[in-house]
Amino acid sequence: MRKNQIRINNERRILAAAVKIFAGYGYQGATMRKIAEEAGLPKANLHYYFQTKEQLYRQVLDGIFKDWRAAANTFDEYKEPVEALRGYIETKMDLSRKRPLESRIWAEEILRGAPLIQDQLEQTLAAWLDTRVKRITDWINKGTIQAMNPQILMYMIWAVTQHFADFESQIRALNQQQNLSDEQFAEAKKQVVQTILKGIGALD
Amino acid sequence: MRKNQIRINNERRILAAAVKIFAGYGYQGATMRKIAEEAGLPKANLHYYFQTKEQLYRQVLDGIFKDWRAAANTFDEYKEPVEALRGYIETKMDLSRKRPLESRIWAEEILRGAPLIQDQLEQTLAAWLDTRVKRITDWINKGTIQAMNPQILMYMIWAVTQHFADFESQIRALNQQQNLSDEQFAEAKKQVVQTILKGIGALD
DNA sequence: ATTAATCTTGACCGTTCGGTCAGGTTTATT
DNA sequence: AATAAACCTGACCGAACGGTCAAGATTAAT
Repeated sequence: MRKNQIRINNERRILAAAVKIFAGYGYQGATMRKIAEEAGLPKANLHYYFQTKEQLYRQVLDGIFKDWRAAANTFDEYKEPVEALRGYIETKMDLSRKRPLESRIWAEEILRGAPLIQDQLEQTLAAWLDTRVKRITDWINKGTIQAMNPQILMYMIWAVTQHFADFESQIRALNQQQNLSDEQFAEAKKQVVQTILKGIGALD
Repeated sequence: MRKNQIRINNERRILAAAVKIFAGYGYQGATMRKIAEEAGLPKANLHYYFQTKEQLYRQVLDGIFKDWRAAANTFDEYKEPVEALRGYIETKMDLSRKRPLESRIWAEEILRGAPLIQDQLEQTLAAWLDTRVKRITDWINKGTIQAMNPQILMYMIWAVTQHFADFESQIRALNQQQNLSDEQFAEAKKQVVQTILKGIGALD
């Protein structure tokens, strides 16, 4: 084994367990005991790798934010609104499908007033949003899409795409107690793209 | 004072405090001590009116569900899709604006897997959704709006309208650390209605 | 082979949690 | 005025929390 292979392995195990427990119980409801049990390690061992519960939680949030930024780049891969927005919406939908736990942790953090990620929101996210607002404004000025507030468009996209992760238990309750199948999810993705693109006058 | 005026007053005070604290800290993060302090009553007094924390929480959720059902009726006040959907979306937006705390409590409950409200979701909400799906299907069959999955349309409406309450702290961070003004919120409401109605082919 | 560094863990600690209760006070009933 | 019912509350309880620590086990470096 390489030098810090043990550390690398254990930190990964603990972080994976932490994601599950934080998503399932919230920050306050999650306990170091539950995370330790999920990871299959004694509780004291968690504190060896992560000094405090808050520090562990921060690292979980950092990982989520990193994923979010990767997905956000999709927005810039295409020049025209239809392709750019379709790509971005689809990527966000896929992220909700593949990583619902992370989405729920993020949502709970914001629900509670974003006590630990306010800086990231005000700095990184705000800057990212600003440049995309400018791109959308360009589209509007060129007449490719209709006049609107680009910021509100982004809120709508975030709201809808993340809803499929954050409100999964409600959707399940309304779908004969079954999670959306791959086919149902694909249909939802298509309809979300279609409705938003058409709604801003980029289609038809 | 009438017979149980004291009880009525105190229960109302405690419930109002509970809404604030549950919304601000989540179910687990909220403590009976904080709620008592917010209500200006000794903690033991809370347990006189509500035996347990869970029972108090359940009553809060019941109140929220009652509000939700009242708003839901708007859907049936008009016959045609444009008016019915506009009315419903606007009512939901107004509810998010006027009662964001309640929306956040509801969201957190669903985020955690809806442990206490699954019955309401599977019974009342599912039944409500079913009949509205039928109405939307009628509109589709008449050609008033384009073909789509009505259920997904409802998810989109819920997602967007509730986003303005649930993600208020994120929106604030992206709006120069200011909550949306009345003017900004009115603009958002208008754009949400416009985008969705146009997106399903009910406008233009 | 020896030493140093890293990792592991059961037992323990102070604090805070939801909840209880006995005994006193206030309000309603007669 | 007397009795009953409802309301109030400081002090307390066992349980669970995040976190600590000393002592031992394992791994890496020499």
